[in-house]
Amino acid sequence: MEELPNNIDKEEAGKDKAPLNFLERIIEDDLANERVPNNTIVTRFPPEPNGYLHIGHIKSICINFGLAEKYGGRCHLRLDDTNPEKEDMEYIESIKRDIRWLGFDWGSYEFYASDYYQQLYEIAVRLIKEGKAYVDSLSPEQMKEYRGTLTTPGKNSPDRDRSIEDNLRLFEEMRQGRHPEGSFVLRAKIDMASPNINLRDPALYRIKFATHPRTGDKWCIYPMYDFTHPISDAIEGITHSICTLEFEDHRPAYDWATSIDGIDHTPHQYEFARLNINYCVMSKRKLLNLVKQGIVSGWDDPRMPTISGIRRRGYSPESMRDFVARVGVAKVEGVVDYSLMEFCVREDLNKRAKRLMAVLDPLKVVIDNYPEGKVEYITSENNPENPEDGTREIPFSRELYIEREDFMEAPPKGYHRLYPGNEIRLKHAYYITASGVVKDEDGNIVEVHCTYDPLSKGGTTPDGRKVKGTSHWVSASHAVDCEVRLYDKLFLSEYPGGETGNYLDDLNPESLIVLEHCKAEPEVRRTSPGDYLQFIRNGYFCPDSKDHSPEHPVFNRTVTLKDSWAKMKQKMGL
RNA sequence: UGGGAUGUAGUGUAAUGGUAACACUGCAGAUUCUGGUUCUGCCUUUGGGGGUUCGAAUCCCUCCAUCCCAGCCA
Repeated sequence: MEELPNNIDKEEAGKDKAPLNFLERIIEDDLANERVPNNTIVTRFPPEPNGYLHIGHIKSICINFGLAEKYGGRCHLRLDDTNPEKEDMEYIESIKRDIRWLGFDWGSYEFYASDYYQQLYEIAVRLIKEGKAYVDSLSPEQMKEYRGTLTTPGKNSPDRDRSIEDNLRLFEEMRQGRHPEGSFVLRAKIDMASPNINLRDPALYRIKFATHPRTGDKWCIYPMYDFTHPISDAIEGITHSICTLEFEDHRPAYDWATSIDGIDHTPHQYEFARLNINYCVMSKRKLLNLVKQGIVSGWDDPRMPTISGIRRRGYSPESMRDFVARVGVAKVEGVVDYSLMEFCVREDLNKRAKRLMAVLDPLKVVIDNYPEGKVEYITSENNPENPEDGTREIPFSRELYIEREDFMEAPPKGYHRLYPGNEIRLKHAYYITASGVVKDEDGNIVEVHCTYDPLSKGGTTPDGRKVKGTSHWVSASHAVDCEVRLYDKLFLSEYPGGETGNYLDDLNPESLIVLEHCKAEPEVRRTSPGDYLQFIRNGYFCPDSKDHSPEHPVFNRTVTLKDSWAKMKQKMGL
């Protein structure tokens, strides 16, 4: 490496260097001190295929793939499939789809813990031969007793001193399926008195007569995490094995396994704080429960914090990567504000979402001085933030729909939308002034009558007069009926279940409001799933990936726009 | 009462012995053909107590608080 010519360059170099997180520091230090084989860092993302990936996993994915990318190494996808009772092919497929959606590629480095079953088995046999593992016949209940407690040491199992020959024979019989589930277990011989419970002779293998999604019925003994994970890392040449904080206590077990004789690569484990977000539940158990109980429509329900859920909700992968980047990486267990995530989507969608006009709660407007039967086409920008996105034509006519919220007969102070005698602008079209209302027998407003100023075409007037309000609108005869699903937080409480202990007590009954017969401009027929849209003044929306069609458009609200008027109303107690 | 970790604005993350900062939130204002965007400003921070030092978020001692661990789950 060439020396920097002068101090100025050194300063320049340091200037735009973002501060490193603790993992980056470790890696840079390891690289600088030549502690990394081939100078190539190797990380891995090791999900268990027992559920769908959620927002928490995004952090882990970004850390592992991101680090590999940043330091020119590689990241393996390894499905940690050692418990056939809980795992399923459906989950494997969804995991791969979700990682790709985020924009990461593991190339040919796709592995399965089950790829290593044979090697793991041979290592176990070797351990037995070296007197470092034994077959235990203690029942699960007995094992628990013998393990001791957090504050008292455990005691040795009577089987701990079984002869190597007997251990070998029994383990072989376990493998052959000659013993029922629960009858025996292979245990490491470490230290029953260790203050770290994970070191009190952890189980290495258990008997399970379950069909494995990948290995079928080939095995009836399955290796445990503390044995499988470190050895899988070693086999794959992982250099930095990054996991969440709750595995800190397992690091000694990890180090024990990676120092077994004959394992010549030594990966190291580092732990970071998992991502928590308020108003969300993130455990797979709770998410599975929401699905099973039918509280949500499935793992990809747009209210779910799963990757497939937020994808269907209309979040972009870029915004989610930005989100976890902003959250940062550290060892402090905290809770990130939901609002940060919303900020990130809004920021991204503001730049890319196509603007359309859709009236969610239609109120008929009749422009009395506009010729009957006349149709004009109004040119509208597709995205004011990005003129390159071009324009489109929107039909305008005498009868329109505006948002019911945009008209009031007796407006409060500060309301500058349509009310009798007030002039507002119809976005991109004309200025209108309300002249009267038509009500039904119950007193509900069914129609607002207006006059328009023909000179205001395009949204400005020659005299340059200003209006305070601008409403979006849809021509009644051209309007496309659509279904709009307004999604909100699934939970009302910042910490679901924090009060009662049951997170289901805090469900938001209004987390989904379905609106039928919303009125949208004809352009909506040309949208399709994957599009990012903004319904002007209403929020960001996306065509639903399952139910949308040009004939029956269905849109999901991704996130609302920031709404300072709503805040003001709240303050005024309206 | 065992072991492992962590404490910096409301939230998250920087500052690694030299003037505590950035982002989000909140509040106030300006701009605006979206009450959006954009822009400006404001608010509030080193868990407590000792010590070392000219100087401590940073080093030492001590106390406190919070989280994780007793699956044949991962």
